Amino acid sequence: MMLPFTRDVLCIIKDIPKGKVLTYGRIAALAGKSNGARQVSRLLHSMSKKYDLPWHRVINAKGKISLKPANGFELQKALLESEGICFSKQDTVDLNIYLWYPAPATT
DNA sequence: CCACTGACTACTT
DNA sequence: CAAGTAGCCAGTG
Repeated sequence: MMLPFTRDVLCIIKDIPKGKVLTYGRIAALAGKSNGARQVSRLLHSMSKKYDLPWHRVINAKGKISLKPANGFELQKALLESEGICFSKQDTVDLNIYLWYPAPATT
């Protein structure tokens, strides 16, 4: 099995509610890695195709899609729009609105 | 196990 | 604002 970090990342991604997005850095931080954004990207690549991860809900820190237009860019954008997320003219989403904040531990 | 690869991020120029 | 540099670390072959 993979490291706890990896499983946490996968779990977090799968926990992202519809209509919300999460940045690589945010996910990594939630998984315990303040700078594990790159690992998140790797996990999305490696795991999303093996697991059913809503990879389209993961974007970069600037609220933009990291994929190239020749890649899954349009697909991801379409998926996000279908969830109610609107893009700016710069193809950016308003993280102040769509950035998801994980459910706090109701202790 | 080693080396390479990356859907990143923050800082600097 | 745009492009370049350094740090970071796990999956894959």
